[in-house]
Amino acid sequence: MAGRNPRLDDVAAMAGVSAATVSRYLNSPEVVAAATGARIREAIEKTGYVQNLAATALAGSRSRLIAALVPDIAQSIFNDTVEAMIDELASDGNSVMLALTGADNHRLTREINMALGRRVDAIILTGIVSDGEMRERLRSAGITVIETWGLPEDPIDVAVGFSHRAAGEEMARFLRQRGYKRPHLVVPRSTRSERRADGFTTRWMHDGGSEPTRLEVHVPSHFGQGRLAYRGLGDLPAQPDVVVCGSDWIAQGLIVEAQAAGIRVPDQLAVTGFGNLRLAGDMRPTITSMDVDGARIAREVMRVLRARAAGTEIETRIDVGFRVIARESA
Amino acid sequence: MAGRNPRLDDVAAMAGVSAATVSRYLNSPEVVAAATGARIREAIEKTGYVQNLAATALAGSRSRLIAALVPDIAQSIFNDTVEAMIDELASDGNSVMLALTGADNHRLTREINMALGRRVDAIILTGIVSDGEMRERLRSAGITVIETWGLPEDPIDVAVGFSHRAAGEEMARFLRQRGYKRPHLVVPRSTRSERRADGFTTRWMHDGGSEPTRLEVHVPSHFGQGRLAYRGLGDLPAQPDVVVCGSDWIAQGLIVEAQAAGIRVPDQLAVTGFGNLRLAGDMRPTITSMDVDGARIAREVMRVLRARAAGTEIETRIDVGFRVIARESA
DNA sequence: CTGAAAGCGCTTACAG
DNA sequence: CTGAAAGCGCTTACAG
Repeated sequence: MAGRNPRLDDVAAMAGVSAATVSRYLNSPEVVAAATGARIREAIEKTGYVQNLAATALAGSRSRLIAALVPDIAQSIFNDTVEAMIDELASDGNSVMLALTGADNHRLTREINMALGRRVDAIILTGIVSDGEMRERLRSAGITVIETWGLPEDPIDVAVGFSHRAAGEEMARFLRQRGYKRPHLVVPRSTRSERRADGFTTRWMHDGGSEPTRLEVHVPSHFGQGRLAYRGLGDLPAQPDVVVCGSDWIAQGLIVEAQAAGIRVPDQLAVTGFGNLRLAGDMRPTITSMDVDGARIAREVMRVLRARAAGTEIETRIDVGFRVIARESA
Repeated sequence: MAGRNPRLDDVAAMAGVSAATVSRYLNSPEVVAAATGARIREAIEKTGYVQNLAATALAGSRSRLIAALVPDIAQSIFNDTVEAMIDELASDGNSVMLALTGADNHRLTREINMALGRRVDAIILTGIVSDGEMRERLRSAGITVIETWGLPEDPIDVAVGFSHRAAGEEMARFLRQRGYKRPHLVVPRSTRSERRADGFTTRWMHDGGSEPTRLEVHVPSHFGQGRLAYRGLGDLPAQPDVVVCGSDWIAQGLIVEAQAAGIRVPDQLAVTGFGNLRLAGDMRPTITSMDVDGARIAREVMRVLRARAAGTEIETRIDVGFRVIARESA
């Protein structure tokens, strides 16, 4: 252990074979003779050899490094998806470089450049790349680029997600059917939340409702905003009968504040969330939310990655859908 | 753009210098002549050159890759710290490999090996490495290893954190001073939570209190457990006057359930959390919690890393402390 | 099934 | 301030 790390050569010397054979054993054990393999295995054991993956990446065509770019992780609706993705990727022998791009994605360019420099096999995005030049650069970089959570018409490479507009429309349909009349929207300032809100509004008005009122809040959204949003209700011209929140955290905070004010949910005021986080089912009352299957997204991402590694064809737009989870709060 | 990525050689050729000079310009611009630097800059621009960091890592002594190993990120008390750390590291030109070790750290060994294979400059741990052999391996790996959140007597290399036992003792002191008589502890099954609970119990009994009752819950802890914990109160021989929760999420859930049962917090039942998450200050009532300065931990981690890069000395145990944040709930 | 050799794209003494 | 050359530790045709 003193001094330098053992190298492939050291293992080869001890096993009495060439470095090439050890390399083959490491990458496709089935191609080396069983007896040779056994000797190599023993030598690896004895030397405490750990493959230098930087060298492997440089010499080979794959780095087995995947970059995941997310706005934040302190309190992000993507966390479940990211966790599931990291788990899947790791079990497949990959390492994940996690980069934070900031709530408004202002560090996106820098982090994409960094990922490109590391020669990652793939970049997984949760934020939206709106810059046309950057989209082109990613396209011509020759690596897999997966946009998740959204489902753009013309993906950079592959997209795994759902239509946020359709999700908004679905929520409008659901609430109308339940008989609500005056929805109020609490909308985080992110492209996707806004798209859901627009979908909601379009559908709601199309079905004969009047335009829902709307409160915009900063991202990332959190519990405290729900409390503030509740208090903002007093300023509205007419009281809403249901508040459609951009996230479950906002919904939870709003319910807590309403209850503190002696308002019963959903009798006097109904509330819906988004994301179907664990707390939505645990809250009192339980929160009606919209479920996005993060584990499914993670699996589809893996499917794409494996297809690319194998050189097989894969769809470029994978819709994982969404569904309303009706609970007590609305 | 068609074909391969531009290399150092391409830039060198266009600028009319050698690859060595371009490399120098990239790593220490001040050492090349201003005019030469300008030509190189231009060539980089024109070729769209992006340094291959895998090659840089292999040839040089630093990879500028840092591994951060955390149990999970779906709902982790470490998230704020990890986010602050990633931000700090990225702004210093590093990339962060995030690895998930699982709630009970069962993937710790695998992920450490992976990090070692990537030849990371440093490994940042949040979980506890209890395996003696692994601790030895990390010690002799010749890289920086930073254990965070805890403060072991004999760190593998450097530790940045605080004494969980002392934190438990401090909470006992605080509650006794407030006049509470019968604390009940809700303890996640993690070494550190248990240490805090032990510290609490020791101190409480030392000050003349009788042994607090205790409920153990799974990790990672979450909102729903607080609700269950509240319901478990009915089974206790005597009703507690304060519930000491292992996390703010548990505290929040417990408060919601208590209120749903018509119990007023803190008048009829006081509650404390741990972690001082944002929601602690936003909840109704606001939650008395224990603050751990995640941003401070992140800064200290950076200080260690920079000291190591510069080859200067650094302490091996850095205590960032903790403090009780007294709010409405207790 | 295995080996010799070239190459991946950088960095870094060593000279000048 | 700059260049020629060796080396970082692997992989992968090419031969046999």
